[in-house]
Amino acid sequence: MTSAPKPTPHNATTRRIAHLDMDAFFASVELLRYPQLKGLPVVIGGGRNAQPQPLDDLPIDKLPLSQFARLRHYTGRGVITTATYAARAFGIGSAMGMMKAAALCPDAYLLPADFERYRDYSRRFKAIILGIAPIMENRGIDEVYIDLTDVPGGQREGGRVIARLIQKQIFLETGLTCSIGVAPNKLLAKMASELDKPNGVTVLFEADVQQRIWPLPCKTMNGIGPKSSEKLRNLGLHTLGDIAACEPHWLIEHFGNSYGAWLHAASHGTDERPVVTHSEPVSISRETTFERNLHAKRDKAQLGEVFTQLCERLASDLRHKGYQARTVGIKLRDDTFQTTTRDISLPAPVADAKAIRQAAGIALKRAPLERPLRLLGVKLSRLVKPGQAQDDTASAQNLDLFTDTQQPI
DNA sequence: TCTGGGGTCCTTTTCCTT
DNA sequence: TCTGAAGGAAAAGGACCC
Repeated sequence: MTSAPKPTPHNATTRRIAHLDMDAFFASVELLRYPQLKGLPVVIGGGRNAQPQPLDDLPIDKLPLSQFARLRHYTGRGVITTATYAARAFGIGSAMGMMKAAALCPDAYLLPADFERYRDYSRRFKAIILGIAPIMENRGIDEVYIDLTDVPGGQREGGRVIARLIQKQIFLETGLTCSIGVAPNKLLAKMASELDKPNGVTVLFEADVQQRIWPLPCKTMNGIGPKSSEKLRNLGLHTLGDIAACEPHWLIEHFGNSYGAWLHAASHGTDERPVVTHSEPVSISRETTFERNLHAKRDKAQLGEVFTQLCERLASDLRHKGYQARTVGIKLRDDTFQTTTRDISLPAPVADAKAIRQAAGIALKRAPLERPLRLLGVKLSRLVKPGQAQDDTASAQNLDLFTDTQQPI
């Protein structure tokens, strides 16, 4: 049953949403630790062989540059996680293959990703924000949305005053810089935060859409990726203004009901999504790309070991987060980069490594295993909290399903 | 020199039941 | 018993994001 929306106190004020994006987050955290790399091209990625070599009696921030791995010496598979601005000047960017990056700048310094450290800094900067503005939505490790609408002073200069305050506090307490966009909604705030980087604050109003947003290329909008961008280009649409000029029904005709309507609304700067302060996870997964491609038959033992490890890590993840899973799935990627997934829904939720492994084994049996594999993953979905597991009385006997000794791996 | 890992959401296809 | 339609749920794939 629906009723007319009640007038909210907000009607008196203007909705002001901020998007905060930490500047080159991982790289900046590493530069705090290794200031001697400041201003130099540094990429983050790779694994153990990217570790700086410590010297006795020398504090880590005083290590000579010769002790750091160089990109040209990197071997193995992998992509760049992130790069400093100095490295980006060489054309290196996130998700670029290591070998390609090495060709662009062989002398770039290479550091392994240290997610524990980044998570720690993430917690710290988010705590600072919450101290100033309590309605915050997590968008990954280095991004948040903040609802400034009802924060005292949140309307001053369209939100610029609070944004500067947040920036200043984060810098004082962590030494890190961030860029903030403030706008009437999340979509525009996100775009605004990209307009002035690093360490910028950009304030947008609805009236700015035509002048500031429409000239931008389609792909600058969050939600328009490489595929849609290409399709738009083929239709002769290059800027967000080009999309905005299209009739909604024409967009729906070409992009479907949901996406077509979204393109129309988004290009006009419309976005009603609220800032969400809490959400439950939908799925948990673990996957790994092998150093070399493995064959289901020839490398059965090795694959089986990895498979089991993935399931054990998932069981541990589940335990830490306090969930059980009703669906278990596997993911394979072969040497042609073709990805296959297989899911199995279970009569009762599982949580321990053995049950996950057994269910995943059943899913795996249904997947093609002729080609060499480069990736193996296991995914848990339809998560439930142990207490709220639905009324499945078949829970005990269902495990008989899994007493299958002929698993392919 | 091929292309990580962990997610969300949406669409299409397949399967099952009535 | 067979067949087809319809609808829902599950499975599979794809696009996108950080």
